[in-house]
Amino acid sequence: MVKEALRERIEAALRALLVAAGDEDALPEFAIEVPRQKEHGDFSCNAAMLLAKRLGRKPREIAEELRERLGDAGGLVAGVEVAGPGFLNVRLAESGWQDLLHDMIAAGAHYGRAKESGAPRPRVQVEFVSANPTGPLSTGHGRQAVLGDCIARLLEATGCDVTREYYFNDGGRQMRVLGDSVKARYLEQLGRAASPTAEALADPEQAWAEERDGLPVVFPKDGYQGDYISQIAASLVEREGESLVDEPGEGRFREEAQRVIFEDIEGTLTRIGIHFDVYYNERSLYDEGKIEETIADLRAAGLVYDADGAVWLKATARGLDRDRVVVKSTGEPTYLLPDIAYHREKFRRGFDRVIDVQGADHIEQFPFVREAAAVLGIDPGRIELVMHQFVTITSGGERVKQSTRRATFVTVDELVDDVGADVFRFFMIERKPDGHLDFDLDLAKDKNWRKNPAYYVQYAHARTHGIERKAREAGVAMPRAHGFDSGRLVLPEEIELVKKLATFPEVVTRAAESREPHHVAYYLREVAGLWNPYLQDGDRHRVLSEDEGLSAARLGLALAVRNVLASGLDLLGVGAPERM
RNA sequence: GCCCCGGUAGCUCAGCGGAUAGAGCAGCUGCCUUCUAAGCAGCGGGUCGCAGGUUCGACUCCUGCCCGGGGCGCCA
Repeated sequence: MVKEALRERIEAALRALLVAAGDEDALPEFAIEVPRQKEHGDFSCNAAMLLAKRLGRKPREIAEELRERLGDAGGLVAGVEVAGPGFLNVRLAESGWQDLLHDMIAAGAHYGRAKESGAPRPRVQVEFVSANPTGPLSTGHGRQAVLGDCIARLLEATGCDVTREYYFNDGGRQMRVLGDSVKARYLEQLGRAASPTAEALADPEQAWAEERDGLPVVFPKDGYQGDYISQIAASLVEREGESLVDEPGEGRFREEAQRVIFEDIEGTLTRIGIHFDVYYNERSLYDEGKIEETIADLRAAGLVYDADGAVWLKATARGLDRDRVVVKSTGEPTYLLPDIAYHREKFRRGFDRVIDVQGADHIEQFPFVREAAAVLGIDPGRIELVMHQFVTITSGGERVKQSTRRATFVTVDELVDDVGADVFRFFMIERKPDGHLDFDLDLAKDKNWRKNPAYYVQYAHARTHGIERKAREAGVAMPRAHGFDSGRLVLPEEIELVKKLATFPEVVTRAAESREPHHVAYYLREVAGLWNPYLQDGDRHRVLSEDEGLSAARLGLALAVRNVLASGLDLLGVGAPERM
């Protein structure tokens, strides 16, 4: 808000300068930023340097003229300096910062978020998790779940109408193997089959048609080995006895496994505060003829051809490095074809923009979907990919080994059992999506608020309530938004806090536009990093003192800090407790 | 071999083409005993993987190379 006002003033000065020079071209895209060094003022502007070549003048000379034309910018500015190669360093009047505090408190939970404008909000779909129901959610899914949900929250905060969607496939080979795995355990538990040896399980290439102790081994190649499979089998033994011995794996066994596992996944998601608006089943695309339609349209557009008994997507015609099979020679589509049909349906359903959140192992697929969609008449610029890298877990300075095949991976549920949903979410969102995430289990388990960054931020928030409780005990009321004299906040650490709070709207905008929620987490650490020491150093500035006016001003500051911390934590889906 | 992502302090990581590259933890020094649980102040610590290029200006953009992770199926 301050920055925008300043930008308008500088633009006006710039325009005047250009007109005086007889230059009618557009204004340069100059930047206004908060300098790293405090001596460089509150904001610095690089406009003069950008114009040096165009006007054939020295940048410092242009900056000097800009400075004169800017004046005091209607009382907003306390001082402007020309510095370095031609920067315009602007120092704002202290009262400007103090006034801002009242506005922040008055805006309440809306501070930093898009205003209700009445204009139609863009409809955005965020698709994430989308794990097929073959097992519990792993840490990689967990990261994706938190990332997708935070992006959705940020988009909502910046004025979008968001749909959270989970795409899954309960048919296909994967699910047959799942059913067969459950049946194998079922037969084992009934004493009708032998359990495969550990060596055999470790090597999916090994033959399964072996026998042990006179019993056949029926465990499928690449079968699912987790304990949860045995548990599902055990419940079937208990409820159905031996009646399912002749049932095929892909019948009741698959159905039961899918039901139980999906319930488990939804339960896990609920635990970490994630709710989907739509669960979209790939199978419905078949049932509604969308697959047929898509292949026909691709064919009509000349983007598919037949070879080797299969149908290929002519991706090389769209600049990709190879073609891909969309219908196997068996007549069964590959994963790619329904994915294309699915994306087309997304836009038919009215979304203006579609965001796919996917793990790094999945991204190879994306260009094919995008190009096929483009051929089907969809603007590829409206399909967006947010890719994230994997998660490793560190404990005792060592990496915890994970293997999907042997089902020794750490599940989201186990982590949440250990550290709680809030810490889990905070740690999962702290890193930028396209970097590896090292989940430090020891630090996450540490209850010390000074060490654990999630608690550090939450505690900074709780402390504002602690102060309020203290104030109430002393019979002091919390001030209203404009009911205190912010001019009493003159200490450098107080002004610094206000300045930091003032940048919250920019942080939200940037995090939303870049689809990088970690900016919010970092920002919250910075706010807490100012607020916690401020309170700790109570000798120099107690919030509650004999001086009523000063107490009110500092309580106002506490309210603004609370506002921003609560709002930021909400954007991350992390709780903001009133006491800890 | 090709494609994607990383490489920044001892460790984990921020860094929106700008000025003297930052935070937390760890280490060192001094002070202090809390509006909630060892805090506060300070110090040391860097060839921003390497080499070119673009630019008034590059950790940031481009090209090549090195290292690490992932992906390159008629799997999903």
